[in-house]
Amino acid sequence: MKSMTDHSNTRVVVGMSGGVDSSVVALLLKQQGYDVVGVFMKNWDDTDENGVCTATEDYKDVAKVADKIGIPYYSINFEKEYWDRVFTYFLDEYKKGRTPNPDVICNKEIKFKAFLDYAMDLGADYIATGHYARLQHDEDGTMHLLRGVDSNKDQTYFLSQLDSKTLQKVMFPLGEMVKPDVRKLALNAGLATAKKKDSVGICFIGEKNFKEFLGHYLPATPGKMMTFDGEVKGEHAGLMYYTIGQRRGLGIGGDGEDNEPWFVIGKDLKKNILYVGKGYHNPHLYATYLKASDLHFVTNEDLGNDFHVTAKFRYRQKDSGVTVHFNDDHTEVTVTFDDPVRAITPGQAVVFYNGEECLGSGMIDAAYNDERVLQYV
RNA sequence: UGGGCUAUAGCCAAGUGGUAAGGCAACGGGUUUUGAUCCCGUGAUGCGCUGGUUCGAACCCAGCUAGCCCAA
Repeated sequence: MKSMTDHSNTRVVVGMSGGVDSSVVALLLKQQGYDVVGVFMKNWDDTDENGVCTATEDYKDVAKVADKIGIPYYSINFEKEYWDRVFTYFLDEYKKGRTPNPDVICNKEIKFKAFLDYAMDLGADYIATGHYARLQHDEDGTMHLLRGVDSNKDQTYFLSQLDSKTLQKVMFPLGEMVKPDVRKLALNAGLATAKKKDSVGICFIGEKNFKEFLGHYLPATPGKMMTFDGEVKGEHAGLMYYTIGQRRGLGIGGDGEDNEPWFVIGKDLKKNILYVGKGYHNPHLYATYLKASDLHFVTNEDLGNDFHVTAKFRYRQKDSGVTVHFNDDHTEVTVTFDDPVRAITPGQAVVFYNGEECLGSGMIDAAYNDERVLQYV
């Protein structure tokens, strides 16, 4: 199904990770007649003692796919940029006891900034990535970000801090597609990455042990693990290793009452205490509103000072109805929930949606249950 | 040094003569561009120790050990 339009003068630089999704993006654009260039981004050096580096392996896959499709390909190193703009943020957040979301920042600072600039220097008209998200433009060129059709893979959560101006130079060819179909296309085209397992997790940590990894960069201070009633339940390895609502890794067993599992319900940075509570539905995990800053919206549309939309507080969580209220200078929002929400975690993004459209997001600073601050005592 | 009670996997805990439930933790896997949540799977040839009764005992009996409680 070739397009009738002649795209041969439109150059698209595809960010190729060495996975199936971006491979298929390159394939589709090439089939549509675009002037396609594949570029592999190296953001982290994870070369191990044996000289093995996943980035090198991934680049080999990019090469195979590019050769198969018949497009030129390059590699660009953004280790410095990634370290300065993403990794330092990542560590700073952990130092503050928060749970950062490096992928949101990586998209904002690297993939859709450093990489975009680089692509433009290569004479690109657009860049394209394998994200599951859709774009729609108004008459005046304003770009709207829409959820991917495959609701199971929708990645607008991670793209929520991009703006319309940036998105004008972006293409998401997989936005209308469903993952299984992407696999089929790759298979039919004989792409080397067709059966490659989806990559998950924070890219730079790879297969290493998370605690060990973080311990290399930040000092861990063990301390007490206790309930809000003051009962000591055990020791924690360092507050940074835990996130709100977390269950595994606490090592607390049955208590002879109901044997409900234990969850992290709060942290006290000053006293270095990790608060734990029993039961998935522990009331201390439920918040009625939150405050967020570092706000970014895709368009300049005036939403008013108060508006009702839906929101996600973690990736792949189902939407919740919320009312957003801006403070006076619009640097902070108070987000009130229609119904209490479990495990709101500072450092994560609160992403706003109006139906299919992703409006933007902010970074969660604190959660509250009525007037009581949760989690940070 | 009198009396009573308890002793089952890391933690709780069913089971009272017929061949070891369950939960929590831990571990493994699945889902997932946040190592979180969620879902699935895995545990004792053995029930404090030593003998005894019995076709057969974690369950009955005796002794021992440990802990708890009440008396002194």
